[in-house]
Amino acid sequence: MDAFYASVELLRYPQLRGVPLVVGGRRASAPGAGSADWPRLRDYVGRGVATTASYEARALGVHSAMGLMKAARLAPDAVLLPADFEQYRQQSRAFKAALVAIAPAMEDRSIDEVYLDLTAVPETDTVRLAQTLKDAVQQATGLRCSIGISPNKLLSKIASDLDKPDGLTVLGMADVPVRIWPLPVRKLHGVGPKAEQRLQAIGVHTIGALAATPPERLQEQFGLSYAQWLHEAAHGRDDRPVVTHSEPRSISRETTFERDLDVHRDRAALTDVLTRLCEQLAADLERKQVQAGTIGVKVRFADFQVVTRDRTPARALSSPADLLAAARSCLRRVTFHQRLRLLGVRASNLSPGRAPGSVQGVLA
DNA sequence: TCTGGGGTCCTAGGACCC
DNA sequence: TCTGGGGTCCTAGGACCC
Repeated sequence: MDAFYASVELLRYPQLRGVPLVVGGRRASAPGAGSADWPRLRDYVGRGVATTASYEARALGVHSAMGLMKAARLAPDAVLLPADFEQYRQQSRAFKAALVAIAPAMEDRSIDEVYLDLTAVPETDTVRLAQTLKDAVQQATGLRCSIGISPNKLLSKIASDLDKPDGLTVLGMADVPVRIWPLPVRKLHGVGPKAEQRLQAIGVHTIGALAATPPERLQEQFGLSYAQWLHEAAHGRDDRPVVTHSEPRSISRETTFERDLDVHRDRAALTDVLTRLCEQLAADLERKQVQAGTIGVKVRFADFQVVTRDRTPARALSSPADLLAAARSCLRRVTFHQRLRLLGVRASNLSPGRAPGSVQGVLA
């Protein structure tokens, strides 16, 4: 989906069309100077990042994951709306239902992205099929999307990005040298900032240069398995299937404090936060009907260093009180050498939980 | 006035078992 | 005195993605 959260907001507030719009920040934006009808980026105070920027905001240099204070310097007049995930989830369900009605083999990647296996879809005219999919999404939601069609997921992902917004790109393997090789390595889904940096350090900037790099050279840098993947990816090869069903592996809740907290002086506040996180996590587990085999905590210190501690108790947990007790025992193993910026709780090693309202032990 | 929140997957070492 | 090979599970950290 194109600028998904911002586009959903524009459905609600069509009067904001054409105005730079940023979604992000905390729920209560700081009150405006008094004259403005909409909360503006310049009035935002506090920690937070842009979750989505509309194309008008992107033109001013604002991108997702950018700190809002920095974004405010670039686009002070941009409208800033807090994220409304309920709304986005609803539109997400709507566009996915429209797609799956046409192409049933769907892999759900995220709130705004799917892979479709089109192999068995009757329509054989690729462009006509892509247009049908785009029309279905717009019919269902009023939103535009970008589609990439190719022989595999890796290329389709890149293709979907080549013509945004409202894009439609079809690629075959024969197009790889001309369309893919000139692109920066970062366009490969799986090459992030670290790998990009290391590739640049050995003089590899484009996917084409990566394709031309001897695999042994890559292996020196990255180890066998990542080197092999890089080599295959640079040639546009990817044999991963479209996975139509998967179970969640972990569920977590975390929060960044408005100001860094001291373990001793802010003890009460930290206890409140931890309790609330465990309550939220317990509710998430209940909703998903799972129990936590392993529970863990995450702490981010003022200098951004992150530590995690986790524990696998003898039996799976699900109640807020049990989660809290387990989280506390994990936290006892952390050395607090500086102030805390973030605290999080995570459930993993998930197993099917008991049905709501059932009494534990009745069937045992 | 830097830098959210929710995920997945991989690696590596150690405990433990046969 | 020297010291296997194979396996699983747990923990911690890190890269990456949306």
